[in-house]
Amino acid sequence: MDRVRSRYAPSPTGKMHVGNLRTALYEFLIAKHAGGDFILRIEDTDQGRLVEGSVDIIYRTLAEAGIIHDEGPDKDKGFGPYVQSERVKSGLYMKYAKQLVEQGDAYYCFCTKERLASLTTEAGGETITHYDKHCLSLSKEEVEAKLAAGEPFVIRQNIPREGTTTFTDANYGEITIENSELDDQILIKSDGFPTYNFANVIDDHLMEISHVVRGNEYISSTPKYTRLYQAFGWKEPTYVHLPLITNEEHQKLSKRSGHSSFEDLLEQGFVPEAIVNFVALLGWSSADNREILSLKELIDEFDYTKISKSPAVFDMVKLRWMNGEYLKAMDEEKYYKLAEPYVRKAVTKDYDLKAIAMLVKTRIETLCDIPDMIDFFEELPDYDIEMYTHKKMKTNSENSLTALEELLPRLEALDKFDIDSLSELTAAYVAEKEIKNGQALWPLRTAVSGKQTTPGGAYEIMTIIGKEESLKRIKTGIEKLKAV
RNA sequence: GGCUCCGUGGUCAAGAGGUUAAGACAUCGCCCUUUCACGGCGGUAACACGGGUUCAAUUCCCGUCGGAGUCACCA
Repeated sequence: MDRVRSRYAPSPTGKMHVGNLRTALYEFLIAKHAGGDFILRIEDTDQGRLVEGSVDIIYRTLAEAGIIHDEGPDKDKGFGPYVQSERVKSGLYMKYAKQLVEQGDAYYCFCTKERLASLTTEAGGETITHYDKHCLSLSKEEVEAKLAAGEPFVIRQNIPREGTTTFTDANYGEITIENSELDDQILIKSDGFPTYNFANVIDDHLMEISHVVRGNEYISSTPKYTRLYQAFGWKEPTYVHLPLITNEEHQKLSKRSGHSSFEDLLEQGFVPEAIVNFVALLGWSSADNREILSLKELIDEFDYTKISKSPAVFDMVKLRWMNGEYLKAMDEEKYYKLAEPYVRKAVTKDYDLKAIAMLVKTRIETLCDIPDMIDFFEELPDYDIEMYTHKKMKTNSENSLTALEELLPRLEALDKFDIDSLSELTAAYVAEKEIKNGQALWPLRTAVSGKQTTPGGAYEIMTIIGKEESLKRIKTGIEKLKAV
């Protein structure tokens, strides 16, 4: 059996889309599961669409996601260069294209944009161009003459009008398409660069790629690949087409979806591990149905023959849940490192920020949830005294006022302001007055937080804001309650 | 529109010719609890439709319908 070699071949045209991230992940998992190689190849054949900095984004995203390549532009293992614009320089693609021309599997085309434009038809609101093989009839001499005259040209694949082409996909099985559906696609563009489709075939062969994983949207162009492989007499790789990832409206994820790229997701407070885990489960599930899986576990369990065929909706709600699971399970140090900047967004005072962060650890789903949850530490909000009334706690304005007033001097007298002391103090008070815990604690928490709900209870909040601030807030509460 | 693919709860997703059709998210309820969360327990909720094949079809075949993708000197 040949060595498993998979490749991720992105175009550096911007941020890394989650669909591409999943493709890269699956490529990586297939290779690593089989102990093979995962290759990164940059497909920058469309010079017009290049976006500055995209290659860095690709490197960074892959690194953050833990999808480590064995070979790539920065790690040449003898199959380089791994950047197509660099490969173009050697004339490699042109050489293969000419071979096809020699064989009659491709031909020069000198048609102008204008002529091409006259070939379009309308269908379902789309403009469709189907080339009419006009230049195929050019004689060898005519071609030579035009070439010699320096006329701009492209090289097109010559696909017969008759017959069918069949390829096999590991996921979808055998797929047959009428050749008449296939356009004589351009192999070499007028700028001398190969098209993605052509460069792909050449490079996958040269780099000995065994598994080609890509989105479902490539299925219709795959027969063109097959014909190319057949023309060259090369063995086709195993194709693994993936079901589409869609938005809630069941349409292909677009840039506008808000969750289209890995970077967007990080900005929204998601952690890489959760994103990777979630994306892995879009179109695949483990044999034992576990859902929280580390990258290592994914490598062990991934089986590409069990990939789903139907599209998957990118469910933000479930991603949020999963992210929360990762946050909860994360060790304190790592968590705090991530959470600290978000805590600082809401709290500038000299409080124990780590304690605050730990308070929200089990309560947040994304890091962005943090600031809103802890803003009351910074400043006591102007709250309504209605909040002192709580049916279940059996509290109201009157008994809350009493509790606060009676608790205040006791708290003032307390020198150690920690959770144990506070809890002891309250327990003693509650026992003495024969009231419910809540009748002391609800007013207290309300007074020190000014919020209906808070992460942590009265003790935690009080120890964090300290004695002085606690007493101040309690006094404010008393005043508020007296004011009516 | 042609072609291709897809069709199990709202979402992800097991399953498979005979099952009480898993599980997770979401949702609802209960418990725990100083609030909220966490956690625990339980509930509601699905095989698109119509024909076949078969003793038996959600599962296999065909058709219908629905959805999506694709039809570039973009990938």
